[in-house]
Order: sequence, then structure tokens, then C-alpha cells
Amino acid sequence: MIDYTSLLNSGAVLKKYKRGEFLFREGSIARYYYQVYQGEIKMNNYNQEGKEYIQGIFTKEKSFGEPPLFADFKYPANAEAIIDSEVWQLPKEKFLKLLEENPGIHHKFTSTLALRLYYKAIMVSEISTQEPEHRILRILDYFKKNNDPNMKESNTYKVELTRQQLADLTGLRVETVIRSIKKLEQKGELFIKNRKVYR
Amino acid sequence: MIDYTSLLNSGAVLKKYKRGEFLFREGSIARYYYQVYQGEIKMNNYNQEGKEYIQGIFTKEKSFGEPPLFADFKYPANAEAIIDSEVWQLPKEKFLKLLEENPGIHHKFTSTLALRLYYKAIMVSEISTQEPEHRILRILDYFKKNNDPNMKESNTYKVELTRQQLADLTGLRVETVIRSIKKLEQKGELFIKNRKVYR
DNA sequence: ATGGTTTTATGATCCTAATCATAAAAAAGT
DNA sequence: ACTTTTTTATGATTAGGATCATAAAACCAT
Repeated sequence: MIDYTSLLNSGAVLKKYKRGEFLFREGSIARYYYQVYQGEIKMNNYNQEGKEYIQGIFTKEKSFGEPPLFADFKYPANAEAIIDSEVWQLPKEKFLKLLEENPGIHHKFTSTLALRLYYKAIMVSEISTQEPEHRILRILDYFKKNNDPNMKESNTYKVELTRQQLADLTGLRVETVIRSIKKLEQKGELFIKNRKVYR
Repeated sequence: MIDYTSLLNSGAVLKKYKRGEFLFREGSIARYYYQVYQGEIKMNNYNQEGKEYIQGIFTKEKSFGEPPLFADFKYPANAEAIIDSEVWQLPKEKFLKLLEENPGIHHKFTSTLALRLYYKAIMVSEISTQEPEHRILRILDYFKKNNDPNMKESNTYKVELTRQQLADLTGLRVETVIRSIKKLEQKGELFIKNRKVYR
């Protein structure tokens, strides 16, 4: 999102996180801008019984957790490293100053927020009105489109998500995801090759 | 959101919509900035069977449907008048020009998007992991906080939403909402006075 | 290679919210 | 005032996904 030169000039530092480590917790105050240098970070919620909901997964170059920097509220979710990762960390004030001095970057973040809102609007509507198979297809198509922007729709995309992650992204349970995926394969909506899903 | 003087100077016009009329449809291209002058507008989705999901309800002074103006995508939902309404309409280009010339306004919109993202993050997590009563309380608290920003938490708030609207906001069915509200009343989480909910 | 963990898999059972049916009360329209 | 529509209400039944239980396959660390 922000190029390395600007990051370094603004005073960003690289932080390492081990798999399973939390960068911040739901309900805490936002103090930094974060951008993945390498690895994989997820933002998620756990309910009382420990059921997880994954708000989003962020890979190389992606930023996350900016919304609370723009308005006055606490983090609505945790940030947790899926695998060992390195993440740029820039203090809030320096981030906002950077935006102020670079309208272009500011505009880019507005677009990013808008796009994320679009994704959330789709997911919440899906989850509340659609059945499992439909939801899963939506998530798959989202990842297909998002993780590789110049991927054509006709190309087959290898899904790098586990069944459990798909469940946590769609509000379903693993077993339901496994069964739905099988049905979707029968219907020809996707195919499975040594346990990996292709769409 | 944008003051009337700026709106008029930029070339905005007031449009009237009858109850039930659509301002735009899911999947169409965004051409205008919209801001409620008076009345009530909802953004929503319908699934194949006609089940509705309400993305948001917008009243006096609130803007809606801006995200697609900032990034390149189609409307993820419809905009429909809940009651007879009047809405400011400003062409996309003029809106973007206005933002460009007024960094203050631009920043305000970024905050608005951030806040809306916050609300969506909460709702999608609620809907996918929480049970009916929990979800309903969340929506009530959101409306309490949002429709009257200087309302204290200890004040009792009169909910102006129908049971059906609550259902469409939480992904539940009317009957479930009615029953859950009764249970919540027994638990002392809210009270009902001639059919109106107070929280 | 070995042992431990994670992921995928499948059958059986349960439970909760959806669905179906029906109606009364309230609000809105003529 | 009277009809129509909307909203709230309640009981009975159903169904779909969650839950429970168990295990094999794949992956990983040493």
C-alpha cells in the first residue's frame, strides 16, 4: 500500500510476529498503522464459546486495521499472525501526517476503505440470506479476484485456504464446508485435486 | 454531511421519491452522490426467495451509496425509500471535485467510511457467530448510539424500527424477533410499552 | 523413521430458528 | 365509518446445519 521509502522516511519499523501471536486485540486503542511485509495476518473475532469469525486475511503489501485511525473507536477485532510474519508498524500521528502531506496516498486509502466496505456489504448479506454453498462460492470468487488481480475469470484458481478457514470466513462449521464443497464438485462448480480446491 | 450551501454551489438538486420507490439498483453504476434532505432511505438486498437484508437506514442529513464513487465497482445493494423522501443528488464528477478542493470534507468522508466499516465488521461477526437475542441487542444499541449521538447509555431509547425491520437488519425472521424481544423483556434487557420497544 | 499435530472425512443425532398457519390489533387509505 | 394493509402475536411442525464421535490421511518437527 505505502511504498517502503515513504514508510522508512516516516519512521516505520519492521516487527516480527510468530505464528499465533496477536498484534492487537479487539477493544484496544489503535496506535499504529500496519502493513504486511511478509507472511499472513488475519483479523478475527471469537465469541464466548470460542467460535471464530475471520474478518479478513492480509498478505504481502496489504495494510489492515486503519479504520480506527480515521475515526474515534476501538478495534472491532483482533489481529493474529497465521504464519510467522514481518509487519511494518508506523505510529498513528506519523501516518496521519503522511496522508495529510500526500493527497494521493490519502485518496488511495479512501478507495481501499470503500472496497473493503463493498466486500463486507456482500458478505453480511450473503451470510444472512444465503445458504452454505452459495456463501462458499462467493468467498472463493472473492479470493480468486483479490489475491491475483490480473487473474481471468476463466482461469482456474487454486484455493490456499483450509476448510476451517473457509468456515470461519463464512460463519459455517468445518463439517458443513467439507460437505458443501463435495456437493459443489458434483455440480461442477469447482473441482478437488488431492484435497485442494480449484475454482 | 455536506452543508446545503456547498451542495447548491456544486450543482446538487433535490429529488423526490415516493415510499417504496428505488433510487438505484444493486449492480448498477454509481453516477451520483446522495444525501437525505428529509425522509428515510434504506439500502438493501433481496435473495432469490425475496428475503431482504437491510444494509443500513439513512435519515436526515445522512449520505449513502458513496463507496462506489471512490473505487471502481457497481452498487452492492439497492436504495429504496422507506417513506416519501427528498434527497440531494450531486453528479459524481462534481462531488469528487468538491472533495478535491476541500480536504476537510474529504477527511470527513474517510471517517464516515471508517465508521461504517466498523459497524459492518461488528454486524457480520454478530450474524455469523451470535444467537438471535445477542444480535438484536447489538442492533438496538447501535441505533440508540447512532440516531441520537448525545444520548447517554443510561437513557431509555425508543426504538422506531418495526419487528420486520429488525429481522431484516439481523438476518432473522419476524417471528424469531418477536419471540426474542419477549424473552429479552423478561430478562430485563429492554421493555415494551404499547408494542414499542424501549432500550 | 517416528510421534505429534493438523486437516480432511463421514456417519448419527440433536436442536434451534425457519416455516407454516392463523388471527387479532393497529394504522393507513378512501 | 369502513375497507385494506401493515404490524404484532402465538402455536405446531419441519428442516438444515450444528454438534458429537471417530478415524484416516497428510503434514511437520526432530
